[in-house]
Amino acid sequence: MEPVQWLADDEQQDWRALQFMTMRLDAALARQMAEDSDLSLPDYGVLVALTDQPDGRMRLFELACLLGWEKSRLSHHIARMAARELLTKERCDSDRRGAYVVVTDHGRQRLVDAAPGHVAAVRRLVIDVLTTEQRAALGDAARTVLAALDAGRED
Amino acid sequence: MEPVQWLADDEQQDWRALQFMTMRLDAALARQMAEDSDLSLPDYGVLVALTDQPDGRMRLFELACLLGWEKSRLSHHIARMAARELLTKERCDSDRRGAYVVVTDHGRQRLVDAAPGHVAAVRRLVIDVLTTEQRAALGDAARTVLAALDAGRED
DNA sequence: TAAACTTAGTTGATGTCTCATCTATTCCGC
DNA sequence: GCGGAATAGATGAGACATCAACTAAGTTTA
Repeated sequence: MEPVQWLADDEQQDWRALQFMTMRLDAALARQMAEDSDLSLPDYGVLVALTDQPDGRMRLFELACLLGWEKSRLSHHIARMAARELLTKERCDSDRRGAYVVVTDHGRQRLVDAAPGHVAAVRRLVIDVLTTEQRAALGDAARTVLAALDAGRED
Repeated sequence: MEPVQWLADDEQQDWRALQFMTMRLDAALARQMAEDSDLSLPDYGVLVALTDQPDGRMRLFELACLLGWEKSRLSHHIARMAARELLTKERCDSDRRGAYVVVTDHGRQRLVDAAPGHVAAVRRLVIDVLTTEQRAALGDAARTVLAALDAGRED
């Protein structure tokens, strides 16, 4: 029960700035996506992952791992996207517990429609407002924190 | 209709690293908070804001602005927190449309209980894994992006 | 090969966020 | 001071996320 090491002022400020940036940025990107397309930001992430595959299909657990989502969240989300015909589910023959998610033509088209606006927003709000050094430092810090998160997972 | 400026590889990598870091970090901090206290991360933010006030009270719109939440979200969340007796709502005399949110003793105690574990997690996952320079660069980049977001809002 | 365990995915309940809409009050211009 | 706009907040519906079970298939071990 050692005494708590509270955050120093500058630590606090940097941490709060990071929190606020991500909150505001997420909100701004979600708003852009909602206004300029009929996809949500999570929808977009799913479609990007699927269309990155040569055959436009992935197992659910692969997709969950790639996106960092819980399997339950993915299952619900996939069901909703399937209802909107952005993708379909297919049985997996080699492992009959499993299922594939396959992007439809309609899903591909929605992604093609949405991508330019999204990328432009990421540029406008992040990439283009930072110097190359700032962006690299941001990426470096993010990768360091991610490595710490990964290291902490193995207990 | 100019051609889309897609992200270069290094831009893409830094941006993805930032996205993943915030997602994983949020999840880790939310899990810690849920396991070690009976508060959620949003609850914690509300209680911190209120207890930062000398009289432990704020107008709803001030709180919404400070937290960067929509008024509707705050209204719902406050109602749920009030039901758990973490805070109470009081009528505002000077502006009879308005209401105050006031932290209760019970709410203060829950915050006091939760704070050490949360701060320790922030230290362990972020502050202590970055060098001072990395942290400062992260804060700097975040403030730059925030400034761009603020600038973009006035149209 | 049977029992125990693990993994893939689903489901329903519950809690949370957003959106549109609504009421009440205050502010502003004339 | 009156009518219209803006502001504070509440509310209900629907989308989304999380949690704890649950089913079903595969894997391991004895």
